[in-house]
Amino acid sequence: MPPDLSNRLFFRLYQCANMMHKTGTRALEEHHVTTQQWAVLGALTRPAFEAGIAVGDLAAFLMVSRQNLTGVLSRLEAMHYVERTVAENDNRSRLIRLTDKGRSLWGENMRPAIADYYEEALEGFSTDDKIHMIHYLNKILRNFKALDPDSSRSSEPL
Amino acid sequence: MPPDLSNRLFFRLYQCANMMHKTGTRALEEHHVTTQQWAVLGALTRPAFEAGIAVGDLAAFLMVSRQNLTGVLSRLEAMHYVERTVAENDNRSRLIRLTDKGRSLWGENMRPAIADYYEEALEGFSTDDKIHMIHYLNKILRNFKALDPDSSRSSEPL
DNA sequence: CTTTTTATGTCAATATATTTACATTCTTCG
DNA sequence: CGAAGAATGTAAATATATTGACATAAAAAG
Repeated sequence: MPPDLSNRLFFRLYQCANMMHKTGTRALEEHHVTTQQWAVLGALTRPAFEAGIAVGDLAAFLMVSRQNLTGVLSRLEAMHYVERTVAENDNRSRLIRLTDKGRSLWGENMRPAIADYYEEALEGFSTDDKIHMIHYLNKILRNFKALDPDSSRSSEPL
Repeated sequence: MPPDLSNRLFFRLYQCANMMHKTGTRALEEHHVTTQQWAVLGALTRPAFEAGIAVGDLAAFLMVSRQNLTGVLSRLEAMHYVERTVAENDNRSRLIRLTDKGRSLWGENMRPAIADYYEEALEGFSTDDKIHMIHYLNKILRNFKALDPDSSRSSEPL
């Protein structure tokens, strides 16, 4: 019997997660942005979220807890990259939106640095390799969501 | 042009990392063990490390910082799952080793829970799927190590 | 043999991440 | 309408994770 493939797969995923945060944060070091802030800012540049997105929806999109986002958003707000506005139709809900400064940081500074980073981190990956890897990540992600009581009701397809 | 594949791949990897920690920690909830402690204990059960492994070597193996391990090891030591002994030939070095209690926790409680978790998280994955996914994770991991100044000199093959 | 450099582990500061608890506000039901 | 219930965001406690700084000890240099 070969060494346990499932165990090997998960250990590699664990190592990849560690290295992604380490190398990713270092790639954006000069802009003082972490991978989590990167994920948030990247989400906010999506056309669908340009008008603002609620904290809960953003948390579901990124697959982190609402409570976690509070801290990240506070730091981004303190750096004036993001602003919180009260939703018109719901006084509980805060709509998170990029500021002009945030949009500029993304377009002028982060986007090129991220492109360079992808270039290096995915060196040797053909288009087919990327598609296959995304396929497997989607596959395991669906299983994770089925395992997670918080996500299992959310009906958005992958 | 399709939506940027590299960006999509990294976003999925980011989501997978979040979900792996969330669902993994929940799977071992009743044993009060997190995914990081799981990784450490799992490493220490390897035959090669049974006699004890230095903090720096363990950090390199798990691909986390030495400084980070200090905290995890302290908590595991406080729970008596792990012990630190001074290396015979080097008074700076601490050899980390599983205690009997730690070995028992792993074999009696964690191993079965982990097997169940793998079963669910990898549902629908054939042996070939796992092998392919491991291949891609290894591939990206090599690129990450090339990007990381700390790991680049370490000569251990994947 | 002393001085310098390197290796090893830990501490401190900062940023995630989780769960639990809670204040507000909206919704629903009587 | 008024009370129970659910939804929304945040605060607090705990556990990772990082880098920078440091004490100690080994190794290398002179």
